[in-house]
Amino acid sequence: MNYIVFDLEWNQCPYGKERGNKRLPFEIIEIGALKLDENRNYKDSFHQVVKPVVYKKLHYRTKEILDIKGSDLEQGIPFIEAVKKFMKWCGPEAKFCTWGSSDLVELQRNMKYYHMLNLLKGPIFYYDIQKLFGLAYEGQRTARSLENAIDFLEMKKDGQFHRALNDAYYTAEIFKGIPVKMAEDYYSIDCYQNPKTRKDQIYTVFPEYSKFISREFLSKEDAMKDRDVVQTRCFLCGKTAKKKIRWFSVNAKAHMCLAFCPNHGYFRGKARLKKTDEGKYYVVRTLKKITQEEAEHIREKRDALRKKRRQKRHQDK
DNA sequence: GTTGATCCGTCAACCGAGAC
DNA sequence: GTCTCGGTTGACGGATCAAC
Repeated sequence: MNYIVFDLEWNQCPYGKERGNKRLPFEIIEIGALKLDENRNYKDSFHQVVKPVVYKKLHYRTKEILDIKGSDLEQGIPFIEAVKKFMKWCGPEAKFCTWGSSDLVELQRNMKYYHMLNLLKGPIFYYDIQKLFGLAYEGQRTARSLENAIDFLEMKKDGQFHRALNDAYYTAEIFKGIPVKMAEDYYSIDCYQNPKTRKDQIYTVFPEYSKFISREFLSKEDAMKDRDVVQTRCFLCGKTAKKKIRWFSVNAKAHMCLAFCPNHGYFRGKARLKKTDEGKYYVVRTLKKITQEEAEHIREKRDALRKKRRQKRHQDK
């Protein structure tokens, strides 16, 4: 097994999104990666500039941010070749590590555009170093910029940020300082290629919460009626945690519930409704152990929603 | 400038259940 | 049948982060 720490640089339509390609809002122009062995020692590096086809001119913001010129891109190779080369270099047992979640999404979106998603089967289990950095050094899920994290750790800045290989190197250096156990406990799941059938559904248990990723449904209603989606099983003992407050909608994209396990107390259920590119829906449901005070907060939240609506109706009359 | 995530919110409208 | 109420949706908007 090898860790593949990678970073991508991409460009977008220089003339605004109206004139952009809807299937490819961002076009990858550079891939940088480092291969680390299971003890996280450097083994190899990968760098490839990609010759753009869809957006040949750099967007002005991209030009500002990236340390790369249009003439550099002319030296690149086509995306299809670059990705094939990259995947071959990664090898079969690669564990991907990235700063944030967007690189894996854009990689797959670009691969889908070129009908080569078969080279990277999803959902993808990976390590989000940005998330792990927050957990390791700030005790919570924060979203620091890569440079901010390097400054925080007082690490040496050897190269320009926003070049794929440099950013991959910085990400790898941060990764090396994070306990392996923490990375393994808090891995991430990319669902650009979401589960399609019941047997593909994902259920995982993290130290403080459980996560369930459902199959696809035609509508939100169907999704929130499904037994697998609405069930609240205590991830500590496996017993059903009975609902004290049944699922209620917090907004159009999220539902919440309160459940109680006789052995382990209160749990907060959160169901996020996600829409696929094809207009179907799937659910990411988390169940987190909470205190009695937090349980009371959910009750207050629900009651506040009810009260507000009541007041509004009386005002209207 | 664009996208995505995650919060927060408002507002109009619809549906179904229950009370009257 | 009418009304009230709870639950829900969809379409917004704003804010704050991040990514390029």
